[in-house]
Amino acid sequence: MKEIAKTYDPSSIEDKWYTYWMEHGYFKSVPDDREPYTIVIPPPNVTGVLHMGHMLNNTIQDVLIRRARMLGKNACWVPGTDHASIATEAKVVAMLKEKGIAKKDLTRDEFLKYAWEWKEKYGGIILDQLKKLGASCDWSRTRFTMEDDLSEAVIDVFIDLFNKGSIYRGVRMVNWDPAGKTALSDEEVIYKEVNSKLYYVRYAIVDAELAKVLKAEKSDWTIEGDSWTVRAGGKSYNGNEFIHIATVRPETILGDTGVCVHPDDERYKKMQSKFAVIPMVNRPVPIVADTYIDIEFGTGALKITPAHDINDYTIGQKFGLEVIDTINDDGTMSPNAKFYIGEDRFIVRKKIVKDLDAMGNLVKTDDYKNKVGYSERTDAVIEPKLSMQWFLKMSDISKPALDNVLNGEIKLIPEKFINTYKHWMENVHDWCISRQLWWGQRIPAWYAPDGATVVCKTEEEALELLKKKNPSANYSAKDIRQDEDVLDTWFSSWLWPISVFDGFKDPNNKDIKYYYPTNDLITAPEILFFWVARMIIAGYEYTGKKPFSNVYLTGIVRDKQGRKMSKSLGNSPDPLDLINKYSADGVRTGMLFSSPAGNDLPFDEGLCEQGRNFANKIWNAFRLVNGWTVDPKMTQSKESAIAVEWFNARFNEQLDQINDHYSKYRVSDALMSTYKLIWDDFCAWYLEMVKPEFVDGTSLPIDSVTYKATIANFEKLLKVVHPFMPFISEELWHLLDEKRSSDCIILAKWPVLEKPDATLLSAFNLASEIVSQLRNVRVQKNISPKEKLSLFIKSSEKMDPRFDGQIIKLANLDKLELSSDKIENASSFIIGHHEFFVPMTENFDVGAEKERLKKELEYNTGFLKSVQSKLANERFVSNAKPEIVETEMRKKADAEAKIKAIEEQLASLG
RNA sequence: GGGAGCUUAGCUCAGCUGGUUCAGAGCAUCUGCCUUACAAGCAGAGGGUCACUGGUUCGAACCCAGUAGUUCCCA
Repeated sequence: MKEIAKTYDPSSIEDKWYTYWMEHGYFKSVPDDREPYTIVIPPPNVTGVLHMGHMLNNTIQDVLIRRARMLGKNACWVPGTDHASIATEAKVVAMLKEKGIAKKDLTRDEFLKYAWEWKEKYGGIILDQLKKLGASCDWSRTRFTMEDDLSEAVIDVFIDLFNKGSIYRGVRMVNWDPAGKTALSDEEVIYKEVNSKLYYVRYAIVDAELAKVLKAEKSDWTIEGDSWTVRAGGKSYNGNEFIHIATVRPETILGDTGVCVHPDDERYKKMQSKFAVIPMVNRPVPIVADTYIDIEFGTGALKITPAHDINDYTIGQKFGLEVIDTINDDGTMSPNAKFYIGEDRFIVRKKIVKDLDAMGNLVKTDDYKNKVGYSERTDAVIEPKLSMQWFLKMSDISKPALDNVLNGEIKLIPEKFINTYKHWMENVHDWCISRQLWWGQRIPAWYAPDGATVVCKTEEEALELLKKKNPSANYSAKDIRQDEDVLDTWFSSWLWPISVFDGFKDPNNKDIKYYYPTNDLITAPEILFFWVARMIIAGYEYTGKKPFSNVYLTGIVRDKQGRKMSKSLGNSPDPLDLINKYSADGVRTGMLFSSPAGNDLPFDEGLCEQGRNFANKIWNAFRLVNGWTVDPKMTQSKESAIAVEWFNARFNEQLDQINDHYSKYRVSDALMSTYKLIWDDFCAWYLEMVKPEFVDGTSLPIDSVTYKATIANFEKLLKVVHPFMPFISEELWHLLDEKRSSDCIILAKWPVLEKPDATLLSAFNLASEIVSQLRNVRVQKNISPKEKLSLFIKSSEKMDPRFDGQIIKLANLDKLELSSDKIENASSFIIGHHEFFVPMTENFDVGAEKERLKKELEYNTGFLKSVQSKLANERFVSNAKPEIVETEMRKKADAEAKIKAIEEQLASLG
């Protein structure tokens, strides 16, 4: 026996075993004849560092992978990262700026060189951090969404979808990020409620004739009171008719090309054939009528700016209104605005309000709450903007993805996400897949000077195809140009489950055939549409099969105030600090203690502490067992034998439970069952039962049968806890048997379930209840645990005697006897049909005992009453199922017996 | 504005087809213990009108309707 530290110190142990597992290739998977179990990692983004969300997510993946490995499956967890177009490009631009280099001064190739350098330097950080957590990924399979093979797959898919007619290019209203200067998909826009102002502005109303003049001539307006005067074409006109509009974006007024009212709105009926004049630019625009308008909202008259609002765009199209784009790519006013050119849209908002007020057009200003879209990546306010982009038509391609989730072929866990998924898939919008960036796969489209477009893989092909299109134009390579834009990062990651196995490059290769469809995908609900839905779409489109069978959606890790943990809020603890403080095992269990699928996890460091304490508990259980000396000549006592037998039954009962939790992906319940099995059943009960006694300062020896059984039990527990706590379980696995070297727990077989002996379990339950009651008596009567007590049992039913010896040991009794009579001067308690008496040698407080019994009597009479009234109800007896009635009868009999016993007891106390 | 979910002990959550494993677990709290594995521990205890209101039923935390609060998704 060697000296073992009193407190578990994980610091050297964790790195030691991780290195050992890696060196021996235990995480590696190659196809063989075993059943595969596959997970592809949700690729973290190369700009990222490990945050609490990753910790949770990857812990769950590792738990599932490790258990699958122990179940004898060929477990394969494929790691990797994605290139994160916008985020990475922003990082690289910032880095270059620090060096004094502006992106616009670089060529595309020069920029990409810097970007790759950056990626090589920082892109792997997050994967290294996962190793600290214990993640058992097959690192030899690490992929990156922008590596050559995966990029080629992206390009091929683009070309294929284009050829199938699913990809088109068109001018659409997109979410424009003026800071990132790129279009975003709908999913990358975050709507936040903000305090804005609603500005009421009035536009002068003119008739068609005057409108014609105003269109042709410069005009000069003055507004006084409620009337207006205009000079145009050398003439003067006046009137007093206005239409009032309400807007939160007055800077867009310069791009207004219409005003819309409800056709039934009496206030505006007579204006419907007339024109409104946009102030400052003095543009007469038609007043149109459409039922889209909400009469109640604002003034009931809506200004129409087709270039800068999606709804306005739709109305504009319907009525053939002009489109005037007044905002530049960077969010400043364009020359089309005619005023404030080059100034930022938010500064202009303030200025134009002032100017409109000075001219007499501003009526009033109200406070107003509305939702504004922000860029997920740059946090800039999204500018709806018309631009030429590439789109993927989603309606047809997404059908199988919807059907196969609804029919259960792919399961979402928890199921509540099916509703959300269905709603999204049924209202799916076309996917804007082009981004005005350089970091990413460049769109394989080529343009000829005459505007002809072809989509193909190389410049040579493009030239060929363009020549074919227009044989008379003798194009050379320098006449044609490739599209400047790259594809959305999700357009890479939607192929991930296929492309990581080279399913595009080589569709019949061994890996893809063996590992695909993968088993489980573990991810956050926030990317259900971004990513999960699209992977399912791509899976069916390109393999005809689902990409995975189960999608486990984790919760979001929040701080105590319920805020999502994020870098920008600075409310997230550094996971590596946590690991240093509480060990990887501790943090893993801490994360899982309170994280049922799909429920948010209000993170509490206390949970990691609980995890660390659990590791220490296991460690000390080992210290105890390790300190025993075995006497080979000693025979096993009856008491130890029954303890071993019981633990075996209990273990199997709990293993059944744990397996069941896993099968339902109730990972935190599986952990809790494991926790209680080890802490309560093994440490608190089993070890106490078999522990040799201490006599004269030394521990007595233990017999070899019990010892071996205890080691075997310990090993089974280590296996069960291994997926949660890989490091300490591996360490103890080797300490328990030092001959083991390459025989590691990571490869050990998950325990096989045996049918537990139910009678033994219930006998133990009674015994443990008796022990608890006896401890309770000690506390109540202030009797030291060292003082021996006697126990007498009066019972109308035979009591299973198998645990008598253990009751004596655990409750420190000198006597356990059956008695046909009540015992005088004794503390008593009742369990089932058994009455128990503990004689008090001194200071027996009759009054207190009577008080206690009276309370118990009161409770039981009340209980009996409720049962009786139930049974007295004729409708209950005739309607309820017979077995229910039967249990009620039994309850009645039990209660009556109990009451009788208490009454007798009270009587005997006088 | 449209849709979905949630509300059970101080906190985080279980609670399957309505009925003795129906009011549970872990943590936290309180009380007593440094009892030779563990104070990162041991023993014990307290704590809830199952959001509210009504309905269905012999019987409701569970089914139905409404109300309130809350979260998420979509626009």
